[in-house]
Amino acid sequence: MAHLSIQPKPCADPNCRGQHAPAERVAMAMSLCDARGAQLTKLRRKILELLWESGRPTGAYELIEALALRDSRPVAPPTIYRALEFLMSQGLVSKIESRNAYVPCAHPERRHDCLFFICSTCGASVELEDQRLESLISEDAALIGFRATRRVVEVEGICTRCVAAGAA
Amino acid sequence: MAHLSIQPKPCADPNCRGQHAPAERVAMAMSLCDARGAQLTKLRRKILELLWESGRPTGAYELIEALALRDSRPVAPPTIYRALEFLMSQGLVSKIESRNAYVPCAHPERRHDCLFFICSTCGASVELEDQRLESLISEDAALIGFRATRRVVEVEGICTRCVAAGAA
DNA sequence: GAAAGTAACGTTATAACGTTACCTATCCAA
DNA sequence: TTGGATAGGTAACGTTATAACGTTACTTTC
Repeated sequence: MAHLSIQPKPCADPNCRGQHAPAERVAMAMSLCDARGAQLTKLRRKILELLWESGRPTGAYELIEALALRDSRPVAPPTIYRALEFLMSQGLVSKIESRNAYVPCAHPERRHDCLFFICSTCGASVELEDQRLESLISEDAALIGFRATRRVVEVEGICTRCVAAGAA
Repeated sequence: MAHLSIQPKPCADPNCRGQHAPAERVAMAMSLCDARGAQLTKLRRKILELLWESGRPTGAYELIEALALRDSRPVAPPTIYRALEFLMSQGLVSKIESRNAYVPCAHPERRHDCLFFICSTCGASVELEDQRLESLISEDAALIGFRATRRVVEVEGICTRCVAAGAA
């Protein structure tokens, strides 16, 4: 993860046209955790910040490398996985199952399942929320008497930028 | 995978109320591959059969063990992964990303993306096809100019049987 | 019918991802 | 002051997947 950029990015929320720098994201997460009585510690903050800086689904071991570079302090796998587990429990991070990688979530304040689009070419991911999709899945679940607890929806393909760049 | 049962199972296709034994599934796969000029070799057949016998998403290394038991001939990981890749390319098998495991597909003759329901309690999975879901995802993809190539939809939860058994 | 090509499979090693078990530090409440 | 709760450190290990290279068997071509 040597190419981490610290640029603001367009907000993934279609209802929010603003830009948010990673630091701002982390600040929002901080106040959210405060309100919940959850401890967003220094380590957890750093990991969340790295994820926002990365701009694409990032593996646990990549995070280990990135932390080592930033802090010159080695962090072992269990530490990372524990922090990721905490961040996921707070809705601050989601796992991209098809990549064994992790992405920060734009809207941890709402409890919801997301739809992810992952570009095969540049690796970037986009998060979307679609209530209709969740309804449809619930409907299908009901059809077979299934009690759903978690929905994983990941779409692989080519993003606009890469299509435009002729990578198609 | 010691508990492999060789019982016929209800067809996953909602339009097909029949039962199909693993051997029958393999026979159907054979004729399909014949028609396509694809080679469903002995090894590939055995792996497909084991998957149909398993009744739940099965890991690559579980398949290695199962083959060793059946054949007393050790098979190395790359061999299994190559076979799985072939089976997936023919639509005969799908990977369950959230489990790092593989399931046989009921309808390889149609090119489609499936919706999987996986029971956290018993591990069984159910395959469903829902054209509306695919349309909705395509619609969302179009919204962001994304060219989709693969859709992963996996729902975790508790299946009817386990709910009934009070595992809820 | 030898030479070259090809598809499938074998073998060894290793990369990449994740967990178990146990220990240490800190902090706050009883 | 102690003791329970929470977070993080460390070593070892388990699981999943692939790279790199070799072999077999069958086919095509001349």
